[in-house]
Formats: sequence, C-alpha cells, structure tokens
Amino acid sequence: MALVRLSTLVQSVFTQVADRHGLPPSQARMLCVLAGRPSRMAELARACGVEKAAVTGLVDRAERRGLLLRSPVPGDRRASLVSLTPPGLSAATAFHQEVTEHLDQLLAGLGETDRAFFAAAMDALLRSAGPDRARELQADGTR
Amino acid sequence: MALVRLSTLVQSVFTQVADRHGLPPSQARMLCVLAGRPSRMAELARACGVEKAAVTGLVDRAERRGLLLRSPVPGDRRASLVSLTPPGLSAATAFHQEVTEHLDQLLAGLGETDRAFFAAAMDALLRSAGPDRARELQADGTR
DNA sequence: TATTGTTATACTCTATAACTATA
DNA sequence: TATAGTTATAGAGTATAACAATA
Repeated sequence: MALVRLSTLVQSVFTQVADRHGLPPSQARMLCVLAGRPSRMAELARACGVEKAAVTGLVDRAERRGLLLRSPVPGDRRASLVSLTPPGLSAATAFHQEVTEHLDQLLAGLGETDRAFFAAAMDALLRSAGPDRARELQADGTR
Repeated sequence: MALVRLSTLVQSVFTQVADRHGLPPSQARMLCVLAGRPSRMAELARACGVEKAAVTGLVDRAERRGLLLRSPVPGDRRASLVSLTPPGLSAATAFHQEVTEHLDQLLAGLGETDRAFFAAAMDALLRSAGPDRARELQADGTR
C-alpha cells in the first residue's frame, strides 16, 4: 500500500527534522499548533489528538525547557492559556520551515503539472475524509 | 502542507485499526514485517527502523502474547529467528486487510482515472526518495 | 452538577551504553 | 576481534481513572 509507505516517508522527515532541532516529535507538533495561536489545555488536546492528561505532561516538559508558558485566563480560574515564548516561537518557525523545505524538495521531483494534480488529489482525499477528521488533521502541526 | 496532513490521516487509520485489533502500532508494524517472512533480530530492527535493543523489547512483548516465537538458527548459536505463530499470522493478516480496506475506501473517492494518476505520482515520489530510504519504507509494515 | 486541569498508575516505545555468548 | 542479541538505564509518550478547584 503506497499510501502507507508515503506516510511513513513523511513521518520520517518530520521526525528527523524534529530530532535535528532537539525536539521530540510530539513536542514539535504541539509547538506548531501553538504557533497558530495560544490555546487552552483542552483545545490543545483536541488539536494534538491526545487526551487532556497527556497534554499536561507535554506542556510540563516544554515549559521546563522554556519553550512555552501557562498563563491564567481572566474570567475562568480553572483554565490555563498556553503560549509560546520567544524561543518557543523561533523553534516552531525554524522547524516548520525546514519540514516544508524538505517536502517541497521531494515534490519538486514531480514536475510542475504533476505536482499541481497531485496537490489537488491530496486535497480531495483530505476533504473526503470528512469533517469528522478535520480537527485531527490540524494536529499534524503544520498549516 | 497537505502532505503532512495526509500522512497524519493515514497514520491515524493505521493506529485506529491496530487499536481495534488490540495491537500497539509498533507491534502491528512488526507483525506485518514478519508476515512477509521470518526474520532475525537485526533484520527486524532494520525493517522496523529501530535499534536492535528496541526490537528485543518489541519481540518480548509480542512473544508474551503468543503472537510470535524465537527459534534457534542452525549454524549460528548467537542468532534467533523470529516467526509468527498461527495467532500472530491471523492477527497480521486481519490487521493488514482492514488497513487496506480503509485506505482503498478513501482512495475510491477519487474516481478511477485520478486514482491511477495519484498512484503513479506516489510511486514517483517514493522512488525519488531514493534507495537510501527504501529500507525504512518497508518498515511501514504493509506491502 | 459539570467542567478544567492535574495526579496517580501502568504500559509501550525508544535510544545509548555496557555486557554475554558465540563466531 | 567482530557480531548477535540482551540487559540496564533513562526518558518521552500515552491512556484511564480518580481527584481538586472552580463554574
């Protein structure tokens, strides 16, 4: 099944780039989500496709490294808003850019016409996966 | 980057199907590798894209569940040959078939012509990733 | 009562380095 | 000496269930 092989290839690019940036893949994914906008824990759990208890650990580790921070949410003292620190934003940006470069380079092998067609086909597949999965898909960490 | 979203979608299918079969994704991947042929530990490490020490643990856990077994290799008393048991083969087969079904159903949304084109483009991408990655790609567990 | 997030617990997965047995 | 595999160690990631604080 070529789809699985292609997926494995993309994941391996993602993992290797994260590694080069000193980031565990799950943290890289989370940083990319947060680069979009600060989020509360529950939101982050949904966007990353994991349980809220897992997010506590992810955020703890990233916070320990100074990549993000929790701040209070005015009006709801139960909640926390998680935001990237400047180093966290740098890391997210650099990581995202390098992943994009690698994948663009891979796609460049297709030639312009085929590449456009391929992109359209991917969009069609992603759309047909349905809105049920739309949220999960954001969890890939790149946008 | 649609490639990452597509990859995430495929991985989520892989993981959810594995889950439904009571298999951790890494074990599902390993079982699919072994469904191709029995392998020695080092071979399995290469095919799964992990270090040999990690394979010891993977095989230990799967062996405990009766999905595979280690047997001696005639002529080299250091080595072990890992083979699926009948339940292991059943699990691998059922898992692989269900993943294939799900992905085929996804691709069915494309229509016949587009699907053929898309498959050709994927093949081109996989080829252009080069033989360096050819081994890793087998590690996706489906063939 | 319901929701937000954390803690407790238990696995799986992984890498690195050191080790054993065999080649 | 070199190779095949295991063990030891450490850490990340995850889920489930129980909990505290707040709404």
